[in-house]
Amino acid sequence: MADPPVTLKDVAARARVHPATASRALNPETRLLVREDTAQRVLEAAAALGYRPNTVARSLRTRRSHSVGVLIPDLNNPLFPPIVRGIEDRLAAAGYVALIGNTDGDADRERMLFEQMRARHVDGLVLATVHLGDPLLAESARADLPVVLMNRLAHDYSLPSVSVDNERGIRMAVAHLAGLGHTRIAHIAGPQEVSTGLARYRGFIAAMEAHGLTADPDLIVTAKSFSIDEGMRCAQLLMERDASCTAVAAANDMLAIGCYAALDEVGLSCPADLSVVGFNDMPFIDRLRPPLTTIRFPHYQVGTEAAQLLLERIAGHTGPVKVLFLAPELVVRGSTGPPGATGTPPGPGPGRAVQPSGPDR
Amino acid sequence: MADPPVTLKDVAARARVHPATASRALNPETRLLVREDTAQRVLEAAAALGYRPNTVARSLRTRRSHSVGVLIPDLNNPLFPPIVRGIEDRLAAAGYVALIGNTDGDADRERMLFEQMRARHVDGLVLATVHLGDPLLAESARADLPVVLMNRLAHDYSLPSVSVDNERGIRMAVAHLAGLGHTRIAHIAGPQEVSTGLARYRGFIAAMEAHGLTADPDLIVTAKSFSIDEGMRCAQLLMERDASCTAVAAANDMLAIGCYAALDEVGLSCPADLSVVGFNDMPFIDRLRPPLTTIRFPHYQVGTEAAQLLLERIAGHTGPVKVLFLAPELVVRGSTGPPGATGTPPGPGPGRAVQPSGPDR
DNA sequence: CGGTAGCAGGCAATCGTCTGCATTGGTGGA
DNA sequence: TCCACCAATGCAGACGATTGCCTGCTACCG
Repeated sequence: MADPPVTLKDVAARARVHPATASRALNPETRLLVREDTAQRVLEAAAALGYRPNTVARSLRTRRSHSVGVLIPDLNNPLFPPIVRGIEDRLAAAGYVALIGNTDGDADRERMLFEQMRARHVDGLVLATVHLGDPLLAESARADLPVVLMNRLAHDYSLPSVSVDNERGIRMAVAHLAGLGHTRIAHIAGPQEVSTGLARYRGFIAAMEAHGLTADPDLIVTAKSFSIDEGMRCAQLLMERDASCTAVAAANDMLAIGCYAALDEVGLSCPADLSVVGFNDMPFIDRLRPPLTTIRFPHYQVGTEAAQLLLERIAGHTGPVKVLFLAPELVVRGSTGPPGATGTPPGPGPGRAVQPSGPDR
Repeated sequence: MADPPVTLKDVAARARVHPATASRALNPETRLLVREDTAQRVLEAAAALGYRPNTVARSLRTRRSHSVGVLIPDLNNPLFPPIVRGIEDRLAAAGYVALIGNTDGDADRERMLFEQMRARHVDGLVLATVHLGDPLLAESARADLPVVLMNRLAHDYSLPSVSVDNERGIRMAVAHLAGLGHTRIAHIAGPQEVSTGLARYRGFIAAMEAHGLTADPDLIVTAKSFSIDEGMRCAQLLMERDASCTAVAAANDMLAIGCYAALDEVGLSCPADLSVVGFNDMPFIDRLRPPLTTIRFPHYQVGTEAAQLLLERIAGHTGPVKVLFLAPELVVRGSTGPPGATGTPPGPGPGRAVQPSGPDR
């Protein structure tokens, strides 16, 4: 029952031209090589027959698959869907598609997916998973495969990348807490092998110093991964060590959720007993109780920009490597308040907290 | 700098055989046509050269792209990432990849993505977006393109599908509420053009009758989409109409979140003033306050099963069409309680509520 | 009127792999 | 001894589109 697929030859026959001419007429790049009326004739024939170019054959000849690989840790992490959509939408506009690969933070899986992508002849890669000094980078370079990094920086290779200004973001978080009157501020750091974790840790130290506060080593715990479980573990560790901190700046929202869970378990409440700031402003994070104060950055745009950068490299732009930093933004919600404000649960809604100008109350 | 890609011809030359022989030796299906030692020689040559078959050329010849299209409403809806991962993982195990398309519920976008998928010669489609009587189904059938439906049923075509038993799920929700003593139970229905919305609505009516309760038309509102905004609108409508209901069974979790928002706005609390039940058990829904009581089904497995069904059709299995229903499960959390239990905020944590045997308290 | 520039379009090779058919060499049976 | 047959491999033609090169043809200039 399946209609035999209509090929370029069929179109050419109907328009009474050679397939080569039909090809040129159909391709916007080469249309001008063909007389206007001939081109029209071909276009009409194509439309009449419902011609759809065979992308596979085209790819074989042009060595362009019009597809790119996207390696992320896990699609289930709510941070990624908006980014992926950004990538897909920008790519689609250029006639490209994305092949998504989830590494689950496993280097073996990452390598396997990388091989698979290469076998499928992707025209480029967006990597959100590389750790510092990842061998994949060298391999991509050797294969002349364009690569763009997302939320990661590579120190040993100079590669295009898109990420948020992590230092600045965490500085905003610390400034917010210090402004509320907190002095004993803890940090739940992310894994230090990924640039995100490292940059936020460094930013935290710098921000504390800038505010004349001491970054007590006892108040810094490092998570093994950006997960709720790890956030909970670290928060518990903090509470066991010494209860003297009144606020926590977590390296991301997942870790912050872990804090919530740890507080719940011992019957403490946020922000009365402990203020918590996250990082990322994940979707739905504003639906928690209390809604999380966090650092927002434009997820979708990270995706579109990464795709844009990659498309430029694929198109052969050889200019200087672009390293893009997107500006973070502090979103004040209900999870932060002045220290020791027991019994003052904040109302719902994303009311913007006022920066107290002095030590009022 | 790019190494010239190694082709089958290179491998053949190194193994001193004809490319055809090399091809046969490399393909498990045809290996037995080649003498054992020759095959070994080819395999070694391939390994030594780091040969990677060109999937594009293979596809052109065999007319199999080893890729399938997946059309979903929106990757940002947290329901889908786990499902998509299920699909991807199962496909990957069979050497296939998924091309994801987000329709945003827009029929034009859906059609465009469908065309794009066809142009890329996907071997099959997983559709989570079709509405009743979607023309895409007829078109796929005409093109001999295998299709599997997800969370949807088509009444006019008999197609393989995977979905949750919606009627049974909503019945469990109603039974739970009735068991707590609720009699005035409202329903925020989903869009009736999609089978999910329709099935849950019907299930609600049937369940109410089965419990000897009246499904008051005043207590049924239909949302235009499965979104938070619509959930909020519908909940407000319910409260405006008549405050006599003590519980709401929402057609999905997004609508339930909308209820939460509506309650917040007028200062009512859940479950003291209103019990709410959702449907889907989306990721992170257990982190809300109160944690949402909802109907769970195995998202990831929906994905793997759908992929499995599709792979079977692609492989040419022509047996009877399989329609798979996965069993739902009631997850009792903090958003439901006995009617009129004002002043008894439930503690945190996913404690399993006890079914009261009689009207205690 | 001859020469040439330049446009339109045809020809054929190519991308890398698969596969139906032909060819080779060896074996067993009559 | 000859023939038929089988196993193992070579041969060559697709698959469908792109593109460098070449051929006609027209038109313009001197």
